Amino acid sequence: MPELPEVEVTCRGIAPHLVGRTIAAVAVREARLRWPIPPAVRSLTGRTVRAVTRRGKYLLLDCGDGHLILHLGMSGSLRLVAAGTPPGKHDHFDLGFDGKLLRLRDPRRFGAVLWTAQPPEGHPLIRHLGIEPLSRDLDGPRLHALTRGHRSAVKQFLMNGRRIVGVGNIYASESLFLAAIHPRTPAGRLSAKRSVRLAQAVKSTLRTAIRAGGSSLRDFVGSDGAHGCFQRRAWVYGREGQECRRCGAQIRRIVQGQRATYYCPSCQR
DNA sequence: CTGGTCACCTGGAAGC
DNA sequence: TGCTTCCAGGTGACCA
Repeated sequence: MPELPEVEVTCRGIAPHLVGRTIAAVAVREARLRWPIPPAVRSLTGRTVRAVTRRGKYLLLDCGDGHLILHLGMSGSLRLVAAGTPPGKHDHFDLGFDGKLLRLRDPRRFGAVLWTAQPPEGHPLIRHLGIEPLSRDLDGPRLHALTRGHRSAVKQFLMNGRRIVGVGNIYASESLFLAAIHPRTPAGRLSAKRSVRLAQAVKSTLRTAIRAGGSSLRDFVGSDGAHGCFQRRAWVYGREGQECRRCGAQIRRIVQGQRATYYCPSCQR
C-alpha cells in the first residue's frame, strides 16, 4: 500500500518510538528482498537512532555513523510490536529496542533494507530522486518548467521519481482528476495555468491522504496493522464503470506503462 | 538525455 | 472444490 502518504505516516508513527533509543537486537529472517539485506545491517546493535526521516518513499534511520535505508516496495509495512511477538510468515526483518520491535512485513519482497556509511543523499538510490511534492520546490511554475520538452503522458510524468518523488499510481490518477486533466495529455503541452492546477492538486491529494492516515497513528504500536484504510472514497481510482462523483459519467480504465489509470472522460480533458 | 519494456515476488479475487 | 488467470499501491536495469 505504500505511496508517499503511507510512508510519511509510517515515518511519523515510528519516529517517536525510535529516536534516542538504542538498537538492542537485529533479526534478519529473510535477507532476499529486492536486494539482499547486507551483512552490515546485522551488526547495528548498540547504535542509537538519532532521527527518522523520509526522502521520496525511502525511510532513513540516522544511526550516527551511517543510515539504515528502508523501502516498503509494493506490499511492505512497518509496525511496532511488543518484544517477543512471534513473527508471521512474511515478517522478514526486526530492529529490536528495549521492549519493542520495529517489524518489517513484506509479502512480495519488493522492499529493501540497506545500509550506507556515506551521507544518504549521495546514495545511488537517493541521488537521482526528483523534488518533494509537499515542499515549496513544487509549484505551478516549477512543474511547468519541469515538464517542458517531455512527450510522455502527464500521468507517467507524475509517476517518474526522477522528476517528482512519491506520486504513485493511485494518487497520480486522483490528482489528475482534481486538476481536471486527461491522463494522456503530453506533459510538455501542459499550459502554465494547468500546471498550477496540477501542482495544487498533487499537494492537496497527498495532504488529504496523510491526514486520513495520520488519524490512525496510534495503530503503529501494538496493533495488528489493519492499516491501509486510508483515503478510501477515491474520486476515480479503482472505480471503472461506476459513476463519476462529480458529473455522473462512467469512469474509464486505461493502461499506461503497464499500470492502470482511471479517469472521468467528461471531467478530464 | 528521453522513452518504452521487463523483471523481481506473493497472494487474493475472479473465472471456469 | 480446485485449477487457472489476472491483477496489485514500486522502481531499477536495460535497450533503442
